[in-house]
Amino acid sequence: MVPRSNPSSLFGRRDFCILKCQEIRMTQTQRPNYNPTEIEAYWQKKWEADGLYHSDIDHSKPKHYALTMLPYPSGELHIGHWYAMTPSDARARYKRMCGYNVLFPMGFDAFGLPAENAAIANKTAPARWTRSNIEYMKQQLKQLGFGYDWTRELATCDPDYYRWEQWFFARLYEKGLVYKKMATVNWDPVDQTVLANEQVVDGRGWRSGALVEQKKIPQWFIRITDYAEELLNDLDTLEDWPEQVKTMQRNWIGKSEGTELTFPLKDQDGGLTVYTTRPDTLMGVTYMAVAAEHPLARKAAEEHTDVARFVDECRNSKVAEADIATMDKRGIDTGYKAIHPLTQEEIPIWVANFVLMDYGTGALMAVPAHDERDHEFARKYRLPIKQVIAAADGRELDVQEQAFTEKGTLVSSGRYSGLTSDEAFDAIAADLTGSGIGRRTVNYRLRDWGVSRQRYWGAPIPMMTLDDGTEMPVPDDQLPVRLPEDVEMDGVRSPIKADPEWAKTEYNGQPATLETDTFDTFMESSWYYARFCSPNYDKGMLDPAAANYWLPVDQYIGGIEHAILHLLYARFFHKLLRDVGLVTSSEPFNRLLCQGMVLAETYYRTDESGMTTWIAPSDVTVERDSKGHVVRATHREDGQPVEIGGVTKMSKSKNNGIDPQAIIDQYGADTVRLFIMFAAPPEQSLEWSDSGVEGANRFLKRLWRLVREHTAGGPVQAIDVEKLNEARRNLRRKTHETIAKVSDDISRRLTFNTAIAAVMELLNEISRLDPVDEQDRAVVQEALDAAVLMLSPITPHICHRLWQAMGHDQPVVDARWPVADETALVRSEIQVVLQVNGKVRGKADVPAGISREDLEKLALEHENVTRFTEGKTVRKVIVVPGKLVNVVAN
RNA sequence: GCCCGGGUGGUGAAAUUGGUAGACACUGGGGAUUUAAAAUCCCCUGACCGUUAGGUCGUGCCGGUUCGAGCCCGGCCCCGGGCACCA
Repeated sequence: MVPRSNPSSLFGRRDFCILKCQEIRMTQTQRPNYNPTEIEAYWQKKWEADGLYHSDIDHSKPKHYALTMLPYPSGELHIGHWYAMTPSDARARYKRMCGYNVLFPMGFDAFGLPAENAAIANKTAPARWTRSNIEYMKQQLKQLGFGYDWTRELATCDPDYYRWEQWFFARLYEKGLVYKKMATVNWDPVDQTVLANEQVVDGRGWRSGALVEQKKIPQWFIRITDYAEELLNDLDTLEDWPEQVKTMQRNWIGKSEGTELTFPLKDQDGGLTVYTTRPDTLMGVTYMAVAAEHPLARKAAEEHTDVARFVDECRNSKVAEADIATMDKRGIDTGYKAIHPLTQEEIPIWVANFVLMDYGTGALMAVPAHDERDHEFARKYRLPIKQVIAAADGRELDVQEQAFTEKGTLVSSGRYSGLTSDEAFDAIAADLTGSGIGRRTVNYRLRDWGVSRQRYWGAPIPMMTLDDGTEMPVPDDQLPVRLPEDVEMDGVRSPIKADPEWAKTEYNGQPATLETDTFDTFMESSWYYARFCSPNYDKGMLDPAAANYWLPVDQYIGGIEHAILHLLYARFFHKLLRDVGLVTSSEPFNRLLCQGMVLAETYYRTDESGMTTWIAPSDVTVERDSKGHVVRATHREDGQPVEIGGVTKMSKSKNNGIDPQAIIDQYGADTVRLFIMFAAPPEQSLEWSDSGVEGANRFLKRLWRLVREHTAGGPVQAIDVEKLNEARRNLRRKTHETIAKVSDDISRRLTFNTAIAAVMELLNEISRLDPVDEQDRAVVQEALDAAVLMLSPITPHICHRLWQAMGHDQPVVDARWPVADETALVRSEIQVVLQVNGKVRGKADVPAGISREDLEKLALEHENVTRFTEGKTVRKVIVVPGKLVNVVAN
């Protein structure tokens, strides 16, 4: 989860300097300047000591469960983590101010491949590396002032956590939802080990450099396809999920309705079964294609050496779907023939590298005239292309040149000619069913979830094999199956596979062998949100009372890269939890926000040998011309020019990462939080900008000063609405307009950037009013109170301090969120836009309640309008009440 | 390749339901304050034409719908995410 940076070293850390509270309190009162370092350290310590963010079940309040996708402990916190966590924290604080009982937990997605790699590189154990990273990252998270309930912290590598995952897997096994089958992996023939896709670079193992092969090994699967229909249908209930994510999931599940039919084979028993979504094109079949692993391909390989060679070559292709889809389409004729079920024609059967064994039946009927892929293959191997669908609009088609993939009207299709594609679908499907060679089927693109990994750093799969060959789950009283943590990694074999003793166990006195594969780490991240409700519960996987009080999660925030896999697996797991009786809801996440990535400018130099060196943005000086265009960039050390490489995702390899610690030290957490939230809405990618950070800091200093100047004048009176002059009324209106806008932005739209902009506007208005009497100060007090409250979810430390300075006792996070006063919003005049032929020609201030007729009359007589309508005839006048008038004239 | 997004000034962005394109900031320029600097405050800052008033153009490209399009429709180009063993 949150896979943003590479595993990084443990070095270069600073120790924390905890200041004594009393000393800070003194300096704060004596020195009114904004000093974020002191304020933040003081309040963070106090919040922790007071247990301010601890939450428990409280039926007297509505609950709100806020959650950020849990981070992978890669070494240190980076801006990607801040970017995900800051809006989460702001929302949690906002909800608390609105009177909710808020749960906001944090933990670590601790199993995974990077820990193994780091362990090898640093000659340590994955567990040590991981736990040390967690400790460091936790300190950094605390420094940013996130209001996590740390009493609920969990790490997925803790036996107390994965123990229940193992227990749950056994329940799924009992329910028949777990099975074992052969499945393909990347095999490194030199290291004799399974490689992750990431470990295959240009078709070769990343350490050995050997050509990777496909290999089939037995693996455990969970029947997610049993839930395909529900996973698809329930997307419709997720009203507060981004449409984009739901669409991606729908496409991933990929429900299609089609026909399965069997072509008899010439001179052979049995038949070739295919699945097609386009039975209407059946008369256009000119060849068949099977996957290299298909039994028919294997059989042909035994008989023909060239087929055998081709099938063998296919084993060298990568397993990833993207690689299969983009590689050259190649194939070979098996020499076998199928018989067309309707025409009795002989059809050649080919082996093709683009046919997926895992989808449908591993074989397809090719209709090159009406399918792009089949067309490309047919052209390459000069196979016939036969048109059987004509365009519905009757236009001429040349299917020899290009496939026509739309639906249309059947031609050259015997008795089906003249039918539309949809009619033919039904007719052909019915005929195939009638003659017993086919049937209508529903097919899903979704495949069952293979959870076996041949790696060490994961939760052991709790299965064992008895001496008589019986496979069974490890009994509950022997759980957890513990992963040994004090191990040495050799980079090739998992320590639990290398140690012959580890797997030895027994069952009722009978010797047994433990499974040495571990779970896919998506298993742990599929239910952590539920465990957070009762993280220390030791009588079961979940405490039902806690789970059903807090679940589902009300607001879930994380990267868009998790739109399909993690979110689909977690939805699946939740339904499994429900069906085992542990939760009552059907979906885990009510509302979802998916975020963009963090980007930064890159700079580089290329030396004579062509080696590119990436230079950190902090080491580069950028010169601009008077228009702000970048003229050149130079290295700070030698003053020589560097190349500008464009804006890309922050990464170690491009050396454009930002060190969070240095920025917090310089400006404080509030400034960083404000910058992150102001730079862009959270769905968009975030572009780092040093000057933007300075701007955020400037704004906070300005807020600090305005409050200090105001409070220096002592206590204020209550506002007397009757006595307000126009300037005061205007500021009050601005205050309440801002409250309405910010509330909507934070609660409904999640656009913190526009919320902050609105508060900035309010502050600009406050600065413009020069308070001369007590009523002025009363209106300013109201405006500043509102500004501090509204900014407090985003910049909690400074606002906490200023809220006290404004004369309030309770922590700002327990203050009530302001509510807009409708009476303050009333306007007597509004501005309308006057257009002629859609172009803005003038503006007019009119009474707020002006009638449509009066507005039209006013527009037609307005000097700026008549200037452009003179000599023309007015054809039409469009009036949008309260907004604009458009006069159409020619 | 397939699925899903995105493209608006020098820069980050705003425009919420088809109705004033560029709010709010950053950068840059000018000014005030200061012995000086920092900090702070004020003014200008899409392009072009124009002394002003004002005008013309402008939201990746081409076309369409509409009184009116950044927003809707069709066709492209470019960038990003995912593609099942990175998390």
